[in-house]
Amino acid sequence: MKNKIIKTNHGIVTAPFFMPDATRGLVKFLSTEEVAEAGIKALVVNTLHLYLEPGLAIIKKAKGIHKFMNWDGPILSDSGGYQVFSLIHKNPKMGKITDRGAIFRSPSDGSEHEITPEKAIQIQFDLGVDMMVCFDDCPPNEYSREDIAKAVERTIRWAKRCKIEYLRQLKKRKIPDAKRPLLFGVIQGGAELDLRERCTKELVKIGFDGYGFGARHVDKEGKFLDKVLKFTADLIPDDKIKFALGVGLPEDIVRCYQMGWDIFDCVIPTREGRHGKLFFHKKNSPLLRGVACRRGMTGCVKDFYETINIGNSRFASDFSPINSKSKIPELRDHTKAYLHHLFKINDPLGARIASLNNLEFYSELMDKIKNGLK
RNA sequence: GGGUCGGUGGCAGAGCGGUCAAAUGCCCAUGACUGUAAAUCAUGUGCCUCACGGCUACGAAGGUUCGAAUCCUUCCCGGCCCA
Repeated sequence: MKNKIIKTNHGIVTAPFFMPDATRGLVKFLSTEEVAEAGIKALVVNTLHLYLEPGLAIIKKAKGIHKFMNWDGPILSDSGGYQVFSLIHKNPKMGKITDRGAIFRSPSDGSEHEITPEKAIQIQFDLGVDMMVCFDDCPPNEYSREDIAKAVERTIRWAKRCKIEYLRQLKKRKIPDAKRPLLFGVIQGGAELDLRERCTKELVKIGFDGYGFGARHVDKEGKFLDKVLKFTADLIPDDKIKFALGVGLPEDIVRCYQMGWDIFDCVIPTREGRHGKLFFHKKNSPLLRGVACRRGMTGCVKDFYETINIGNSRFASDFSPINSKSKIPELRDHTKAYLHHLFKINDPLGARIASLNNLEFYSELMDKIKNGLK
């Protein structure tokens, strides 16, 4: 399996790579310098969140999202499809989805907004990102087959509109081909293979730089949808970027990589870090030794990493370094007992250090699988 | 010295005759988190028992009552007010 090279307006990155979610223009609790220090190459921001706050006027004045958040590497913007729909599915009062687009209320002030496929693309151009994502209809996998099928058709229609708007914006903004941002379609279809197939084929007809796996990749019980992920990855042309949106746990990333998925984003390292869970490579990790697990990583997932909850009382007087092997001085020089203390008194420094640790773990994980699982 | 209000679980603080092992919040313990409106959320938290159930508890000691954290008496401790 060849590792793809992705050229963007803000640098070249080699897949596979992991992008932390900087949804609102930041990786929570971290500065962009710290994110880079953890080995992160690219970030994901969210169209919708940035559109609401601080709003496009500010971002335009700042001359784009890169300058605004002081991140010079590649940035991918998620379209906001997932957010609008999870908002509405959680609470139907929060909005309405029609063929035209989605009308929703801002959770922060209740104000009403509409986002259409065209508008989502316009916003992403205004943000000035390197990779953008089509606005999609993203129902939960538990919905009926009929509902999922409807969402697939709508996602396809919307993808066409996104592509048209994308081409229109390129022309209007006089962006040369070499400078154009990449555009990704999103494949829906829940756990129904034939729907995934239909969606993929239709999106490929429209033509995108990459294709994302939409909706969740695990079922209600958190069980990984192996078949669906593999099936879908195989349908996407190999010269296109395969984006596993929202993936995931370390073992899920490894599995997806083996299936052919190239790029990943997830809240896990940062959110769980904020909640006190730290990820570490295991001493005899097959990944650290550069050895691939022949049966697929699923068979030896438990062998390659471990987590701790730093809030557990057993760390109150554990004076070992947080991570003696880290490249980040703070993680080598601070003890677990100190980090435990920071969490106990709920100081943001704890969330920061834990996020840093987990991002470094994810970066190293990506390097290991890049080198070890070819 | 006189008056007055109060003393409840690790802390704060409800309860003011039975449905009270005692609200609620915090602390504490454990868990969850997968295209982030989650620095969040869930569960547990007197003791014994797998459980049914039992035991000990609302400052202390007595008392009233079928029954008291809740009423009465005395004592101890604290706040405030008056001398």
